[in-house]
Amino acid sequence: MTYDSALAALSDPTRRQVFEALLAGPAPVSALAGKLPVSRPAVSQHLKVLGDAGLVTMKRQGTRHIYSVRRDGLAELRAWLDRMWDDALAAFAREMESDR
Amino acid sequence: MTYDSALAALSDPTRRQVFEALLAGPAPVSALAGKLPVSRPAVSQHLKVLGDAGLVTMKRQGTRHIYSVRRDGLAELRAWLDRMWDDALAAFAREMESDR
DNA sequence: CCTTTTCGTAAGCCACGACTTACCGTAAGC
DNA sequence: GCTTACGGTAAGTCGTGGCTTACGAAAAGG
Repeated sequence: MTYDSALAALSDPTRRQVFEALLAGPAPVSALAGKLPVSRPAVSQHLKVLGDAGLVTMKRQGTRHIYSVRRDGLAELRAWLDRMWDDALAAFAREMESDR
Repeated sequence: MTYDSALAALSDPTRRQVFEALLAGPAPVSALAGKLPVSRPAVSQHLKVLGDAGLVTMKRQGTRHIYSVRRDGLAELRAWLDRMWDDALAAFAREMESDR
C-alpha cells in the first residue's frame, strides 16, 4: 500500500522534475534548486515528500545532504502498473469471449 | 506529453477506484457510482478527467453511457515508467564505475 | 569562538480540485 | 406527448497542497 504515495508524489510536475534530476545522479539540495524555477525550501519540501514515498534516500556528507533515487520505490510502481496492465488485458479477453 | 495527465488522473484515490472498477469490464455511470462512496455527478466528473487523460473511452447505448478502459493510455504510462527505470539503472551503473 | 555554508521547519498565502445539490438535456416506454 | 431513467453541467463550499519569506540548527574553517 505504498505505490499510492509514490503515485501522488510523482503527480506534481515540479516534484517530478526534482526526481528526474536525481536520475542523472545523486545531488545536494542546492544543486537541485539551481536547476529548478522554485526556491530551495520548496525543493526541500519536495524531497521530503519523495522520501516519505520511498522514492529517494538521503545521506549526510558534512553539512551537505546528498539525495539519490531509491530503485525499490520505482520497482513498486512498476509492479502496480503491471498488475493494472494484466487486469486490462484479462478484461479485454473476457470482452472478446462474451462477444460471441 | 500525455503521460503526465494520466499520472495526475490516477493520483486521486477515488478516481483510481473508478478506473480500477472499469478493469472488471465496461460499465455505465450509475453502476460505478453504486460501488463508490461518492455521488453520481462526482463519478461523472472523474470519468471526464480520465477521458481527457486518454485512460477511458465512452460509447452511448440508448441513454446509457458505457465506459471502458483504453489500453493505449496505460501503455503510455508504462513506457514512461520504463524510461525512468532504465535511467535509474544507468545512473546506478555510473555510480559503481566512479566508485573506483 | 565566530562566521559561513548548507539545509530543514514554521507561518502564512493563494490557487486548485474534489465533492455536493440543483438543474437541464435526451432517449425510451406506456 | 408525458413521464421516467440516465447523465452531463453549473454553482458554490471546503479542504489540501505548493510556494515564498523568515528563522533556527548543525557542521566546517579560519
